Amino acid sequence: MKVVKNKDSIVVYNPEDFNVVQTLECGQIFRFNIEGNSATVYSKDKRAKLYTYNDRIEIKTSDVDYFYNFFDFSTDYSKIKNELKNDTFLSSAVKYGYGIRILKNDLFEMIVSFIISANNNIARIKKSIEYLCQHFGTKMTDYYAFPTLDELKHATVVDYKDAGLGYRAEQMYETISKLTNKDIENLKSMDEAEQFKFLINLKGIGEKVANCILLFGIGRKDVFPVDTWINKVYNRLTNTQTTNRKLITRELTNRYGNLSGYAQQYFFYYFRDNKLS
DNA sequence: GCCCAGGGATGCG
DNA sequence: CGCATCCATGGG
Repeated sequence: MKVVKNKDSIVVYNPEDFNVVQTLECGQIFRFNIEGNSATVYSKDKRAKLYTYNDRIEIKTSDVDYFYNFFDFSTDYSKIKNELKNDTFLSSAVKYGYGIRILKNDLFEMIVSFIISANNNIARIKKSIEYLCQHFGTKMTDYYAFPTLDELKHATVVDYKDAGLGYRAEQMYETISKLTNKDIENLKSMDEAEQFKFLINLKGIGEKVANCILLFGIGRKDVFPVDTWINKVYNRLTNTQTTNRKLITRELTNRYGNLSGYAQQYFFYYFRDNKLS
């Protein structure tokens, strides 16, 4: 695989470690659109359009540096996959999701998005987030940016209910009220244990959501978010029937260590896409 | 009409 | 800690 940066595009030749559909549909991002061989991705106030051809993927954007980092092109995924393929649980999931990359998305966007994600389905999560963008985000040329913290502070509990947040509306309101821009800034440089503590003390954020924020918003790969699908994965692979997520989180994190975040994404995509249970 | 969704908060022991 | 119950709402 070879990645070339141009003035207003990134071109990925022989993309054996990058597949657009897999990367967008493995549940780490909610603002995207897929139309045939093209796709549009939004992050923060930025946008990129991706075109998949036989021998290459072209990423058109006015912010090449942002999306080069966003798609994490400086990381060699063939190494990671080779390690994880040796794991008996993971080998087929890694082959299936060979082109998944873990995106480096915006921290604040991930906090808001994954509070909405709790006990929710992806179609509805996408709708709610799109509503917040259209009503509170800055209008760009022909799309809306994700609202900033200061912009979201204008939203009321009723606004969040109108966005379809349901019982998460009060939680979101309280968390947005309490958060400051300094908090978001400081979070990135905090001690790892303190990052988790800070997040979990916010309303609407428990262990799973906190780990998603750490993984997708800060790039921590040593965390293993356990949702209903990973619960199914665990029970199938260990031939158990537990619902104890703390136990599952502990055991899977121990098993995969610093590759936990990657392993989790391969599992999630493989099981969910094939509706396995 | 039912079950489920990238779970969290709260209360109980 | 571990477990039970409740929580809005739309998708399939």
